[in-house]
Amino acid sequence: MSEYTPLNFIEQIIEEDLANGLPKEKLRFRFPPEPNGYLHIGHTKAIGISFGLGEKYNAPVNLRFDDTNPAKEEQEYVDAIKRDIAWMGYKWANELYSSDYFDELYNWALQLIEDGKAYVDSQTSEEMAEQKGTPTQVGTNSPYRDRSIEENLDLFQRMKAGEFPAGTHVLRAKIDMADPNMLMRDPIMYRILYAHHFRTGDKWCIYPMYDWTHGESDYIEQISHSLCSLEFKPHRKLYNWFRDHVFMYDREKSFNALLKTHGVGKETALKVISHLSDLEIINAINYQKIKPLKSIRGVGEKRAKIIIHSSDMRSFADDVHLLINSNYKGRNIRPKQREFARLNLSYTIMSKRNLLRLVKQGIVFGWDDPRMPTISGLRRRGYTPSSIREFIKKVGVAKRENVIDVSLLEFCIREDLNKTANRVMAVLDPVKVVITNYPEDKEEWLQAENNQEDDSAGYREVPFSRELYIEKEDFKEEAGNKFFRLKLGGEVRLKNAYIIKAHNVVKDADGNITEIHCTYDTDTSKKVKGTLHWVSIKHAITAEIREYDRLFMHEAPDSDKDKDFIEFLNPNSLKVRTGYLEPSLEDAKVGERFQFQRLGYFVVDEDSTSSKLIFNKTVGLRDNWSKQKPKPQNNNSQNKPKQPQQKRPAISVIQQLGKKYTNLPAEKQAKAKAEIQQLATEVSYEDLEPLFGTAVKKAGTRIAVMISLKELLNNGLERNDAIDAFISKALEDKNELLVAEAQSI
RNA sequence: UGGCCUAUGGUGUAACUGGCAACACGUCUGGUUUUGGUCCAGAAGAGUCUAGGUUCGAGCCCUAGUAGGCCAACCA
Repeated sequence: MSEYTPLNFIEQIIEEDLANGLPKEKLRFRFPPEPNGYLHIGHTKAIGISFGLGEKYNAPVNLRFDDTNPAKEEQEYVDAIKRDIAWMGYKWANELYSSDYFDELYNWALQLIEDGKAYVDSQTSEEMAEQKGTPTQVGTNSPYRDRSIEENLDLFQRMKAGEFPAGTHVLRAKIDMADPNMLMRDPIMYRILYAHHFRTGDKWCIYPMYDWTHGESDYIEQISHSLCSLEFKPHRKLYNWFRDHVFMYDREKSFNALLKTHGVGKETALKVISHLSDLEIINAINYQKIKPLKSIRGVGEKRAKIIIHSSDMRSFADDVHLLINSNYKGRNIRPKQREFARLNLSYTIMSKRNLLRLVKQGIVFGWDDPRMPTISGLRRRGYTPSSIREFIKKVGVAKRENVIDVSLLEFCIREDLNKTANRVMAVLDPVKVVITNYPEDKEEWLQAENNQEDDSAGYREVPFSRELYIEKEDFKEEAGNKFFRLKLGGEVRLKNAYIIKAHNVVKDADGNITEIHCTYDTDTSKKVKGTLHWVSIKHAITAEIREYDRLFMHEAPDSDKDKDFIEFLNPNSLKVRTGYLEPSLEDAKVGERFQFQRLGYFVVDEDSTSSKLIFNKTVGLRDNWSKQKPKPQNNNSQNKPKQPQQKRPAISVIQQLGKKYTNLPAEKQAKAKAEIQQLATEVSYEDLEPLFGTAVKKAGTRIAVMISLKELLNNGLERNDAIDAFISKALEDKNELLVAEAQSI
């Protein structure tokens, strides 16, 4: 027995389908972005699910651009999306575009019209909206709903030919204006749009809508499982409606041939074409192979034989054989749409529209601004692909709305970088230290370990001299002994160097410390509590350091309907300063990541030039020290306004406690009992009496009631018949705890 | 005057399909440490939204509630 690993609900569905006869080779997935913006952290979940499934089952994953709205889509976005997915380390099987299917879609639309399942409507969008009804109110039929097939065909062809101005006609599916699902109320399939499409140019002036395009693209590509986010759940009904019609048009030849075969009913025929492509059916006929047909559940050996020897199937096979090499498709996969909850990250926005606003209004410097939740932003911020993939893995897949705390993302990047980033020393907020007993012209190059987590990382040398910088924060003239850093009269270790002791300070006219005078000791074996990072002033190089804080100060910036998310912007989301770095950083390359010791992880930004280094702070180190300090309200997730939890009535809490009472270990039972006694003081007899009738088997609840009753009696409640009956009944109970409580009254 | 989806520690997911509620993040102790990092050891924290029911046994099944989300673009 192999060890059981829990599957998420999508994997469970796939395993089930596999168990029910779906061949593993037919598994196929897709990621379908609309090229109207950049990918963000929310998309990484969708990417991770579909591409992850592809990796898990060794199945192809198509990258399909859903480009049916020429007004919003651009090549730039296509390029960015490809770049980001590739950077994440995923490989798509095919790069595809919905627009490649416009012809096939158009032909199916014609078939739908001929079938009486679609019609041209010629009303304004307002009129149609009105007829559509509301979620609680059924719609009414369009006056154009019963146009003749000929008229519909004519109109639709002329729509395509560009004979009508935009907005004058649409093609609608004829379904049901009274369906409780609004999407089924004669949804629009095509609209007229005279816009230049970035791929098809001006070839088309009618464009298919999402619902009509997406599922059919899945079908064309033979996607077995089409995974999307929860808000598409209501679309599933329509998705299936379109899909099943198209499927029948596509397969009517084989379906009809099967139907003609004596002894094969509609149900069996459907089963056969759903399991086997036409090519597979033809092969079974031609080579008299019974197995593929027999293995279909519900077909059986007898029917399989009948089918194989059917003359109608024979002629179907002959008939279609000639077409196989042209464009005749024998698709048998009817894609399945399944929905999962999208990813939400606290303190960030995820809507492409709003992200676009940040870019357009110049609030950030671009889609790849390191404060942006875009993949390109995270990349520039210094996040690694593996950290993001790990994050997605930890987040899981389910169907309930969720908000992931940013701290999880931060954990993932720290975990990754801790193992891989070389350590260096950089001082970002300097104060000067003078080692008074160190010769003025002396300098030493001391050995420093690059990464204690990685033995292969090796060593480098850092220069030491009489004048150094340390962080201002690392010195206090006076401090308690919980302060491990440098203070007057105190000793501290300089990382990779000596132990120093502070003696006195020099201050400017305003009382600011300008120099700390220390002496050093070459005995480094001593035990001292603190270790500081430092740089030699003489040798230090400077760099621009860009430190980022969250972009928004609100936990869910775009959730407030009355306030614009822009109002919640954090004015201090970017802080730029000059840092003093050890000289080994001189030739750091763009994209190289380091740990500035005791500070955090930093990456060389692409704005760097040969004369100017620029670092982005990816994330700080975990910091237990700052927790000690009474932090000045640092918009911490801790101080989020707790929901004003409405207080539950005491009696209902007692019931809840009682429900589990008998299962609790003795210690917790005592605790629960005390709690019940406490709560009983808030309970009136009127609350309690109805519970006397609690089912005999609910011993726990009755015990809780008994405990409460005792409290009430102790507080002066008069005994009555109902109480006596309840107690005497309890005395005869099987449950000893209940009997004991009853006896104690 | 509707339809669909969801409900498990602070957060996110599990619980192998009915068998003592587990894992990760976060929080708190303690230890190691030339990073108040890492690492190691440990702790607290939910009895599974409520009420009924089925069952020897329910987080899981049934019924009724409650709460939250989604659905009325010629967007995707």
